[in-house]
Amino acid sequence: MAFWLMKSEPDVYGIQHLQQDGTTLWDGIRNYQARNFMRSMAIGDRAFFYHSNAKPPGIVGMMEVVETGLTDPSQFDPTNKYFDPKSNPEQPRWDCVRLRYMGTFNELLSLDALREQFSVEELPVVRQGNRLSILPVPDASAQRLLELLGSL
DNA sequence: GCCAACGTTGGC
DNA sequence: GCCAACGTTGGC
Repeated sequence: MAFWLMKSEPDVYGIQHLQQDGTTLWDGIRNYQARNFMRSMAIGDRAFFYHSNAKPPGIVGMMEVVETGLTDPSQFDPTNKYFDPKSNPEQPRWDCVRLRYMGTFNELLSLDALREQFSVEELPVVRQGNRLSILPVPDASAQRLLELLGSL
């Protein structure tokens, strides 16, 4: 089982939305590196839910990967913000995974706090200017994060 | 609102 | 294939 960190803006889709929905399709990823990370996800993997563009930004909850290798439907919908005219239904360019809400931590673990605790190698999200919305979390860092965050 | 850190696009 | 221009993400 691997660990990941996935960003979303709370105003657009925050942990509260996921809590209400139960599960969600993580669609709209239009960055090849992030897409490739999604492709390497396996059912049962865990993901830290990170609020980006928030005050403050940081980790707020936990998710579980429940379905992989799904085609992102938004790429074929001309009315969708993430419509990709270059994508072909026979060979879809973008895929996504389905995630299940596991819980919300008692307190947000801010990016500032993460930077105090982790190096860029230990937790790539702390790198300045990191725009990747999906990042791997090494096992050792995931265990330390879970200790810092406490129970769900 | 600004800026850093990219990725993408298009001219050549 | 290079690179300038442009767009986007996301922190501050």
